[in-house]
Amino acid sequence: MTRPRTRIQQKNSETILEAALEVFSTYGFRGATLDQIAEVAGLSKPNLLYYFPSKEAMHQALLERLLDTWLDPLREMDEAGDPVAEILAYVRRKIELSRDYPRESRLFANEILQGAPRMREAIEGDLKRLVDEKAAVMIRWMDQGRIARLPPHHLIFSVWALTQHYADFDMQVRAVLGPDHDPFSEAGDYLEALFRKLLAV
Amino acid sequence: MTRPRTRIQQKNSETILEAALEVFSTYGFRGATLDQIAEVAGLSKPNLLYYFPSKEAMHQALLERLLDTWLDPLREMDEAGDPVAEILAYVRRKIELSRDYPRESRLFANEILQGAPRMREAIEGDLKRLVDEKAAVMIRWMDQGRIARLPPHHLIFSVWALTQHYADFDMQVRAVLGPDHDPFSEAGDYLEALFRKLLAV
DNA sequence: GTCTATAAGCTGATAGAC
DNA sequence: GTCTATCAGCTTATAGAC
Repeated sequence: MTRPRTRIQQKNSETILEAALEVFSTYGFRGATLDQIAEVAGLSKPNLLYYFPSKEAMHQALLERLLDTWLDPLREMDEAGDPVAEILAYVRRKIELSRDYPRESRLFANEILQGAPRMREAIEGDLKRLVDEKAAVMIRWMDQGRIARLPPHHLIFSVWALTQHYADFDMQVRAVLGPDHDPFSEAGDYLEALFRKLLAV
Repeated sequence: MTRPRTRIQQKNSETILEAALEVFSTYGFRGATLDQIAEVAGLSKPNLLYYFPSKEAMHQALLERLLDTWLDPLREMDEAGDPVAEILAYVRRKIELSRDYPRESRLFANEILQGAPRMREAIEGDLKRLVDEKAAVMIRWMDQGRIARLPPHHLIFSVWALTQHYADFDMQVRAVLGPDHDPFSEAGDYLEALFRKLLAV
């Protein structure tokens, strides 16, 4: 149900996607069951299938809205701005995504871990195009001597790895840090220091 | 079957664990099926269950051997050595693990993503203890002014995040880089440069 | 729109022949 | 040790009453 018409349809579709996100992000597509999603949503299983034609369709709906959310922070990186400030702002937005949308991060991680069977096109298309474009921006910044010369694709991978780690491995991070820690706030400070040093010419 | 006695038992147990690793690392515990494992192993499903009492037992056997492999590189970090060299050697060993044992990395990632239901004790026990111990070593290095002052736990998280990313998100890394790239070799050089800059006093 | 009932196929595990 | 046959329970999806 891509475009629900009534308010009740809108609301139920949202409830279902919210529950589906919870379950798919934890167990992956294959490991998730409609029973679990129905229980989390507080709806009957046939009712789920009244709003979405299949389990696949629920997952697909989640993935479709995911990619844009996921790439927006990188899209906002502006060649006209100050290079270090732009990259640090990108890192900050990504850490905020990890903090505020950890389930989306884990849904994405699950999909890539499995070899992206339902996202391959988007990865090889939109995502690659955007990364190549922003890598070119970074190369120009390096040519102008405004940030250190580094392989731009790997620089972008670092931002992804370091920020998404705090969402995807949240359980481990909290277990290792122990209580009385705010992982995301500490990560924000630490990653700002890391990228400042890394980018300094 | 923790201790197989005959050669044929030994060999079949290994074949099964090898196949189980392949399937569990891709689909997670819940998403993997004995049918898949049996097909990859080239054995019948009842034969799998002759060697291991249950699906759980296969997964457990994989996790048990995993943690040691996973922590060994950090264990080898020696307080008596040169701090920067020791940390760079740690990063190098971790990148080699990602290159040579990507399925083990993904098995671990799957387990943590799901909240570590079958590994919680090891994470909160052995793993946390080792990390705390090595964090203390790093603090002493920092106190001696031999590396930059940074939050040691987050420094270790960075090593994990940056190195494991190349195994866990391999599909995405290769899609973005395109052909004619050796992700692990490039990552080795890049991460050495990154940590040199980060640790410089 | 939502429910109960149920179909059809899959999944983990066992029985028993060889 | 390995196989075929099979069970009980689960899982996705549909039918049809309300």
